[in-house]
Amino acid sequence: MSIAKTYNPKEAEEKWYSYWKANGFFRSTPDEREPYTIVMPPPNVTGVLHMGHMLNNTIQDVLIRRARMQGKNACWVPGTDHASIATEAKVVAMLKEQGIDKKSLSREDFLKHAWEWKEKYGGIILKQLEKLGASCDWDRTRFTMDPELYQSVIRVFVDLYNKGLIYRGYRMVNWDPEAKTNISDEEVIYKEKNGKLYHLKYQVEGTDKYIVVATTRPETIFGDTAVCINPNDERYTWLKGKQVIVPIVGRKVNIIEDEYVDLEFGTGCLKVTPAHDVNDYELGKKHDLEFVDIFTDEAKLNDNGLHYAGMDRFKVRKEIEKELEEKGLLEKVENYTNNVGTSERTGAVIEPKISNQWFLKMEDLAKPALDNVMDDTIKFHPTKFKNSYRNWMENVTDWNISRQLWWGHQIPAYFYGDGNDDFVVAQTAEEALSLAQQKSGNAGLTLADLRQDEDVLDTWFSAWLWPISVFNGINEPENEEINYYYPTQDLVTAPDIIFFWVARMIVSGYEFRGQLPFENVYFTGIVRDKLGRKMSKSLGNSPDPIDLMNEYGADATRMGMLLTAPAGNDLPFDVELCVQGRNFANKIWNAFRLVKGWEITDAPASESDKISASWFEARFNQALAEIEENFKHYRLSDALMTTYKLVWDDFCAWYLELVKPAYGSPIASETLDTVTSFFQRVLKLVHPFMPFLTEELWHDELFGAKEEKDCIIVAEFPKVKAFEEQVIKDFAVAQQIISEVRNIRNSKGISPKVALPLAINQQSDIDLGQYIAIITKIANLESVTFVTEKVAGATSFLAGKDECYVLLENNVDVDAERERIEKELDYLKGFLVSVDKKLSNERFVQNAKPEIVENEKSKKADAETKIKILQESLTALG
RNA sequence: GGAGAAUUAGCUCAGCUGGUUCAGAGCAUCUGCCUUACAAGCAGAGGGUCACUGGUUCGAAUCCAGUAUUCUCCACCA
Repeated sequence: MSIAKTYNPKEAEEKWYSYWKANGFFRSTPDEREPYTIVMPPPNVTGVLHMGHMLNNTIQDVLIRRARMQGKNACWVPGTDHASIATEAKVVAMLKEQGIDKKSLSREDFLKHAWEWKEKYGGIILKQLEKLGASCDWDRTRFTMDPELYQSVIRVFVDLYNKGLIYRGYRMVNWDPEAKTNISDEEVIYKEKNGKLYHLKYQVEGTDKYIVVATTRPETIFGDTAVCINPNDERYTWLKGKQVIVPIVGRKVNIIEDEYVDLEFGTGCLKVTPAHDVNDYELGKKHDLEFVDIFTDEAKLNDNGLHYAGMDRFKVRKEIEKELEEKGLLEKVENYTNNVGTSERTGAVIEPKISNQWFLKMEDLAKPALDNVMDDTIKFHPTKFKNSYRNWMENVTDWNISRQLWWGHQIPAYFYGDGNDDFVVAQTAEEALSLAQQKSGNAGLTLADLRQDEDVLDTWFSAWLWPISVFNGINEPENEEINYYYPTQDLVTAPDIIFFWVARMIVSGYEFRGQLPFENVYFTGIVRDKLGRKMSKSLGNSPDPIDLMNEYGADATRMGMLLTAPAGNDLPFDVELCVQGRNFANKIWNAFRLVKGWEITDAPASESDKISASWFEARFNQALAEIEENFKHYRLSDALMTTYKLVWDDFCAWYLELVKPAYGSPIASETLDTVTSFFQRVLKLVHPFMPFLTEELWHDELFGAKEEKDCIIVAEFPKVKAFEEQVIKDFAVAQQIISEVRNIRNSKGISPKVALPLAINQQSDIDLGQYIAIITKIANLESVTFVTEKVAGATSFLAGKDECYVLLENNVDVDAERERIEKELDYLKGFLVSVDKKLSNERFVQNAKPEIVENEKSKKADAETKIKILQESLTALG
């Protein structure tokens, strides 16, 4: 029998993933066990796996696997988001390629195409998640537009409307001319752009004077309905009450006064375009100005744009500069950088625009959501995100929830007349009809008279219900599932959607369930490249996680993601991390190969085997306690590192070397049992991080015959047990002796094959005798003797308080030896001085805690002992 | 403009309520080894005024103030 020298991930991954699935290990149904629930942040239905998903879902899988092994009823709900604007944009683009214009389609036909697209490309990402080992309950896969979830959204809308929290308003919104919809403030990304500041001349009516107005958007002069000055601006006192003429347009507009105008900026004169600027809009309302809309939905000039009608806004900007120049109305043009709002989804420059939209009042809803995060009922990891959460929640504005799109949940408002208020809100058209009949007093209305609002709801208006709606808790608030799984335990997500999503889920949790949606929120970092740049398609700096998994294996890639991912920190990703993961997988694989190759004998376990076992037992529990502590604080990379070191250093480098039989010799069956039992426990610790490798090894006959369902994925995770710290401390002295001997070999160029004699002059009260066999074996010693006097002509070292001597033929370098001892003496004396200084300081002795003073005293005694030993050695050297 | 966070070894980060000479880990580097589990490995080593300046304290990487640099979020002035 020969076992491959390196671990081959590919085979194991396919085999075990389907095995787990076939055996239903991912499935969860309510039972008497404690639930542990995670709802997956639903990726866009048309998305493909990127590094962010890889990180996010690896973390969730680690958490869910651990919980499952701890005997909880682990339920990880996967799903996808319909991603209204993003998906619709893709479908529109796809149709365009086929020569189909969205405008030429009916809503119904368009949706048919969209659903086809969804069926074809939707869920690719979920398939990809399987590759990384995601142990989701796939039977629970949800889509935000599934009938149940669709129904939930509609129900919630009606409910909030009836509570008076949803209203329809004619407001200024952020218009995305490319997607031809409005978007919420959160979806506007401000980017610094190089533009120009145009200084335009407005003639003062009835005079030949001009005033100069600075603007970055000269094309908006068609919408100017006032020019505003600061009432305290003495430069312009003469202007008060006058009118000016808008260039090209020829419109006479009033000079208005408002302290909003910054005296310092530009010329101190502000052109006011109430229909196309947020601040001007406010001014317009305040001063009762006319609102002149000058753009079409595609941000081309409309008829108000006179001879520019039909031309794109940016083209107009260029053209109008020429015209103004020609007419002598352009004083100057300066280069200017300013922040321009762009659409998160399409990147198009946002055009402020006034239109009828639906809003959700947030102020009251936000209150419980804010309080329960601030008092840690819901815990954020790391806590620093509480700050920005509070900031946002305290200044929350009404949520614009309508979108001028077709792909999504259509707003359940039905119009029955032409007036702005001639509508009713209801779950079905039938209900709407009877409401409409009542409201209008017209019993003759029929379904045909109703027109449902064309708009759909913001994607986040369905996503915010996710932890509830996946269990159908909106439609059936008392069903068994929602009562069992809700509130969920952990949410793992990126901090950039804290407002879009996390905050709103908390709001909806308290509003619709009266309690928190999850107990903990783990904010992952943002995956960056080595140069610290965000990974993105356009930069081409993002590795494809699928490629990484093909090259290094899923386990190694998972580990690579986690190694550098403390919560909330950005994650500078480097493929070297996957290499480290691969090496680790290989290390475990080879430990297995080693143990697997041992022959067995019936002879009883040796004393040193037992000593080694009791040491590893203690060390294992010590590490496990650390791991638990790390998990408790959601320090996953630390938990992984502790596991890594336990396996590599303690299990492989120490324990296996200790019990490893000499070449050609068999191992005591008793010892082998201990080894395999440790090995299995170690595999369990590793499993949440590296599920495939551990499952593969688990089933080897080395670890005993297994029933079909006896898999590590459902094996019991080790529990923390008390351990003897003294065992670990004592053993550390043996480890130090071994390490010192190796060091001597290294520095003197002595081969590890040459056995050396060691003498120990013991001063400590440790039972060193028990370690003789171990030290002899690992350090390759010829003999170990205990002496009570200095050994002349030997190379010495201190292990704790015990002085050790290695007698080397032809290798006595007295000078080097003296130098070494003197160096150590210097160090110890310095140490002693600092300790003495403290102890002789009365204020220290008085003020410091007693145990700290005690500690200092024992440090002093320790140092004095060591100094004495070293000084004697020095004398002995002559 | 407002708010928050960070600055510790070449890199990425630990270091919790001041107290072991507290300066750590992993990776990378260097030296020596193909030792019969693993060169994807083994053994060993080097490497840091804890950003700077003050202050509080018996005692500061740790607490406070200021300075510098970086990052994030929010707002967005034409």
